[in-house]
Amino acid sequence: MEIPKAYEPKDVEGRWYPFWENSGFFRPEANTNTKAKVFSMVIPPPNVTGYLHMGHALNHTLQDVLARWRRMAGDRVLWLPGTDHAGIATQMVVERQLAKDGINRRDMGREKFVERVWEWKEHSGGTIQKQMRIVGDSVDWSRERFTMDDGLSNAVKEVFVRLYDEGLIYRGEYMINWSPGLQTAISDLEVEMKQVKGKLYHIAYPIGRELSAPVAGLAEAYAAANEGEQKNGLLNTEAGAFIVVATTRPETMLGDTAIAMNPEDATTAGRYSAINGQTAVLPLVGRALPFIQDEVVEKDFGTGFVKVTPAHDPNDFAMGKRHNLEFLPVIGKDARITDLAPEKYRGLDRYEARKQVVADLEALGLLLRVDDYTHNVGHCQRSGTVVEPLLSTQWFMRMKELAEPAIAAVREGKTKFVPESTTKIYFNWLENIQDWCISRQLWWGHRIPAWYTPDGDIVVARDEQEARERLKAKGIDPTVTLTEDEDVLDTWFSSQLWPFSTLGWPAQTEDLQRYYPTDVLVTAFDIIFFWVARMMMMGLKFMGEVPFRTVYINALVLDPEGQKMSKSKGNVIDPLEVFDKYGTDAARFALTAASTAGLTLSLQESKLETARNFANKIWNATRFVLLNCDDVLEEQEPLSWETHLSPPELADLWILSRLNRIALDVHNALGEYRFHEAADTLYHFFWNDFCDWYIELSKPFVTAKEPTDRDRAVKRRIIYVLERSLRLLHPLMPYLTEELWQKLPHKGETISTADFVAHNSAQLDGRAEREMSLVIEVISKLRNLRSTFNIAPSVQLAAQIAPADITARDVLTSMAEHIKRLARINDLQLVDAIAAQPGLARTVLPQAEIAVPLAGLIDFDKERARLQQTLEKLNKEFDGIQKRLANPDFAARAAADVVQQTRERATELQDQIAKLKAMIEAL
RNA sequence: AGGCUGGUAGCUCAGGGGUAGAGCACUACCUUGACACGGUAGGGGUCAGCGGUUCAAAUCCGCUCCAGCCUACCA
Repeated sequence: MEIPKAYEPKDVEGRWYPFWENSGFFRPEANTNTKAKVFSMVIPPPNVTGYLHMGHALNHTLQDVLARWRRMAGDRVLWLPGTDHAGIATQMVVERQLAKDGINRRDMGREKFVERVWEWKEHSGGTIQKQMRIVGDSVDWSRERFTMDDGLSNAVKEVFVRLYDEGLIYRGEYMINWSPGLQTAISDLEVEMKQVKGKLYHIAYPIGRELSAPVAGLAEAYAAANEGEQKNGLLNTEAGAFIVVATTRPETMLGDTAIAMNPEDATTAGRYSAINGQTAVLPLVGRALPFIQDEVVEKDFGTGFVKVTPAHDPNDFAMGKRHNLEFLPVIGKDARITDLAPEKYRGLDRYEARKQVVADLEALGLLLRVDDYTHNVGHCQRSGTVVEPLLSTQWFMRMKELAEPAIAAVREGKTKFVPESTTKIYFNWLENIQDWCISRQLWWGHRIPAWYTPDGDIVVARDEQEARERLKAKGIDPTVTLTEDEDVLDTWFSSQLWPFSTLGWPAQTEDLQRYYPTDVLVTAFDIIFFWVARMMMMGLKFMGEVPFRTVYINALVLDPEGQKMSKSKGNVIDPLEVFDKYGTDAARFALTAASTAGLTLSLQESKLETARNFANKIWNATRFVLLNCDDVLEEQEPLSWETHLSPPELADLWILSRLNRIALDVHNALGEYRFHEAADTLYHFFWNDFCDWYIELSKPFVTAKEPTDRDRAVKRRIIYVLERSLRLLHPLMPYLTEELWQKLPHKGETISTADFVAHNSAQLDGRAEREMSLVIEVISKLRNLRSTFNIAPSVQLAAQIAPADITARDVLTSMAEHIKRLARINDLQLVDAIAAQPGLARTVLPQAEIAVPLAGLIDFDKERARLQQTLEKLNKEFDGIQKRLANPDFAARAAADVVQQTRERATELQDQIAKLKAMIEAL
């Protein structure tokens, strides 16, 4: 058989996915076993017009590993794919496109614009889907969903109406985060707090009177009143009394409607009792400001006086509500000063206004101090502009009531987070949850199903017809002109329904009954709030059951330097380039092997190289078999372990035992989401056990020119183990394993639905494993001696081995030919004891003593040093063990088996030490 | 400001009460008919520091110091 010398992923990867997909192997219906357990997952839907980034590559790989593993283990697997309409992101892209042609979406009109976005989606979408096929995602494409599909849109309306009817969705005027860049409200989660170097302005407000002229000397008075530790915001000067406030946003003073202080400062004994009953007058505006008392004011911060701008600060908004203050929006949605401010400032951008206000205050002598001040400022995650807290009428979702069951479900273990530490992130957010602003001033998304009558009545309904029916029921004329709400819903509103809306809800479909709840959700920790928690709430609310049993949080992929990847840093790694360079299977293997319990993973070339080399190793091990086993390969029947040709020997029993042991280990590791362990186990089994030892031991048989029955038996067994190894590797490395498996005797059309090797405990053989490790140790020791004395591999040596007991003797006798070949010994003698003679290089193992005559080749100093080094090592361990055994408490309190083991080890060490000493003396 | 996670070989990380592990890098030897993306042998660690629990601590518990992340309305 012709087969290339090195694995070339490009020659292999292209052909398998179409075969899998066209054959329908990834549909749950492919499993015809009516008793099969169901295993289901929904994919975290990527942006429909997006492309795969490294996080996706990891996320998809892990899901695919699980899906393929469960499928091979016999489950009826549904892994449902789909995409998200990504309201803001998608709309922005299309708007930017239009802007190139000088078109504004408002000129175009809503209908035309939305049409245009759909067009663009049809045209540019699909990248993700193509990339998923490259990665090898074994999803059921026949069930692919999109959040703007009719079905999912219906689910959105249904949920909205039901929640509204229950009072869990409401409309009202509240403080929201306004993105001047996007011209829409955004939720708290879409605001990114960034440290900004700003200024803290100290401003004097006169008490009880309006200023008629600039005042002089206030700054000095203020400085004098605040020397050292003392803090005083109340200034009594020749020019009259002033209070001083500190602010980072002086322009908002135009909307001040009160001054707040801590209640303690206002008591008779308090430092500011003097201002009780008075009012301050707002400079530049002239408005009288009452003094209010509120606990949120910190006495120790600034001067203890806080200017209150209820329409432009969340804190002040709350105070405004508590104290019935006036709400004066002086900054508009365009981030410019409104007509509610003095004429001079109207129309100025908020930052221009800041400059102007500061200048004017300075001119009046009221700007007392400006400090450098670093503080956190909310930025719009998408547009980057500074968020403006605004008073605005929006739709909100009441969250507390929904959050409680979601908290309880996790507390009760109905859903489990892996790693467990991420549970805290979930609890922490839900326990402090705020109402969610769900309306967006966008056009691309699910339109809010609400209508308004000319009289201002609101009616929420699934469609206009139902709206009219509802009006009628309320006794309102159903024939009035209805105006539909202009806004759309936050994209996450539809995403939160994903686990059941994709299965057909609100219809009670078969899929819904069969696949909900899903088994596991694999996702990244940055969307635990955005998405996971919300799906939990909605699943419990509308399905009465958690949406997934397990949430596996995959790591954040860092660059090789351990830095977060970001466009601004320019350290983003394109997964497709990586997959292309190293091969898909290698990249998948590297990602899986790097998925340890931690929350981050740094992607280094060395890991990818290791994985690529591993793929090549698998390729070549199979190549070896294919090149040498023609006679067995002709049998197109799957091979059984049993053969009458020749009974299994030690190495056979050993590799079979190892195979079963690691099958169990891999199975358990995947069952507990220990991906790294699964990858590691497979790697070492295949490379070390199978290639380094089993293949090497088998070579004389496999390559025999005129094969005997025994040779044929060995070939059958090697193929048997190889074929099963490929199956175990398949979930991690689908393309390579399919390619090779197809060339070996096998059953079925594809490895992707072949049985994952279930371990057979009858084939575990502790004795064979112990005996093989003796053989391995003996060969390694002999090689070690050779290497120590720089003896070329081509030189054949003689060796004497004195086994410690009859078992060891039997093992070594039966394996003598193997030992001779692999250690390059031409004369091997098994003796009762090594006879002292000059020129012997010697070494000792727990179960055997070894000697190689090297007359003339030994450097005695070197040999003595070598033995001495070993002796010291053993002595050190022996001392430690002795000390432990000498402690009466040890025997009394330690576990019996530990004591037993320690005693045995002590005896063993004592024996080896004695032998080593004898060897040194004999030199 | 609170919280979380981590500090183990040169690098990236496993492990986790009872002989310190892997991959890469490093050293020496090997063009042995599966593979130089390879083989063989080897060097390298007071498991951040201090204290405690324990017969026994890298592992459990405190504290300290570093690093990273998340949350937060101090104007």
